[in-house]
Amino acid sequence: MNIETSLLVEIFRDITLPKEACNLIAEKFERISLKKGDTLLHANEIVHNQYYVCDGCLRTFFIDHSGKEHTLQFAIKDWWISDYTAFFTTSKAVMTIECIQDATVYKVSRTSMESLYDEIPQLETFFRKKMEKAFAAFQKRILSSLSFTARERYSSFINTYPFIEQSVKNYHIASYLGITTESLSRIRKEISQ
Amino acid sequence: MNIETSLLVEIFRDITLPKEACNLIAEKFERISLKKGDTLLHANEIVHNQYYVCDGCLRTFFIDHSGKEHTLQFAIKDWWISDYTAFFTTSKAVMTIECIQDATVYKVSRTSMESLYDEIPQLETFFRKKMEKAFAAFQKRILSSLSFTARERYSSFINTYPFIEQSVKNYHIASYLGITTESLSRIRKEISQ
DNA sequence: CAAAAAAATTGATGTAGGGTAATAAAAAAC
DNA sequence: GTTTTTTATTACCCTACATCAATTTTTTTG
Repeated sequence: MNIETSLLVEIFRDITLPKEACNLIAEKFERISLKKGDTLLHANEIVHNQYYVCDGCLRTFFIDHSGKEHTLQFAIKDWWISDYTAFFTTSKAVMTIECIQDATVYKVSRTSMESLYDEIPQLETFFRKKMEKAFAAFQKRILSSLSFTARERYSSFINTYPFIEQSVKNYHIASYLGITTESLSRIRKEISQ
Repeated sequence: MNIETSLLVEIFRDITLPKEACNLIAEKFERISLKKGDTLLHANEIVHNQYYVCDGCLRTFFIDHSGKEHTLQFAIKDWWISDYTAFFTTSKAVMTIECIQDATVYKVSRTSMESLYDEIPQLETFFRKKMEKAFAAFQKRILSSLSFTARERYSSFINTYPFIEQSVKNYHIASYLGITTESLSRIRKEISQ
């Protein structure tokens, strides 16, 4: 068994899994330990897996044609992370997943997911609901990039994700907000006064 | 029956539905005809429904504190539209859905969806996959807003959605790209030269 | 705890795109 | 088909944020 039942119960606490379901799931998960700075997924690799974050902090980022990094998302305890666009179609990653605080994650492949969906319909519902929340968060982010100033986006970020703010560098936050680290610094100064 | 089987077959052409499933679905759908300018959903209303666009063109937009409109998405033939963030939790819309070209849509409620998911598991898979695509599109849009200039976003938009470009006004496109109609005009001039 | 490296701040200046207003072109209404 | 309304363009000036270049602060390493 690759993951303890107690952890599975925690991951899927929104649904009640029969014991056999737990066993089915357990054998599909694999534990990975990561050090700060490790790369869990490189851009251009085929994406076979998604990861459940047990502890630590990771981020997915995109490197544009000029070499600049843009953070799409952070993930801390109890979040799932992958390059989902590529994961859903088992195609090449456009993003990189980097560990920014020593982390423990559990890996599960798309193939495993599909077979688990077949065998445990509750699981498909579980992930559909996760998906709905992630979709809503992305919608909110798009609207916020359309209608908020950099300062408003920063305030909204630290209010929405106070725990993430503590785990990441300012330049990570800047690259998430779509501004430079210098601009973020000026915004922080303004707010503190 | 509120929707013809032939149309259902078209909507769900990715999956093969048994006849009884078709009947179950058919009775949950309701046809709505819309004129240009009609509002299908007002901000602040509880969102009970999503809509399948049969023909015509609609958009969802958000009005910010200064009264400016920001287009989240357009929908043409064979797209689904709603304020999904609110739809998923049956809560209040933050956005408005407006018809921008005379349209025919089919309405289906969240409650109907949930009961259909129970009765027709293929349907949950169908919508999960739709969801995955929509999620990927949103991800692409966020990365594009982080890393592209207004001009690049415009080029990318007209390449990705040539059919939408034909159905909407330039100021709709501007509000989707996050720029003013004046800036879009300048960009168009630049490109045409 | 001293030295080196990484991260954050500050200042000076540049620029993409915004705001306002006037005009032109296209579409709708009569 | 002429008038009215809506949409798009252009010109001028402005602002939020970027870029570049030091400098300071914080963190890491030996």
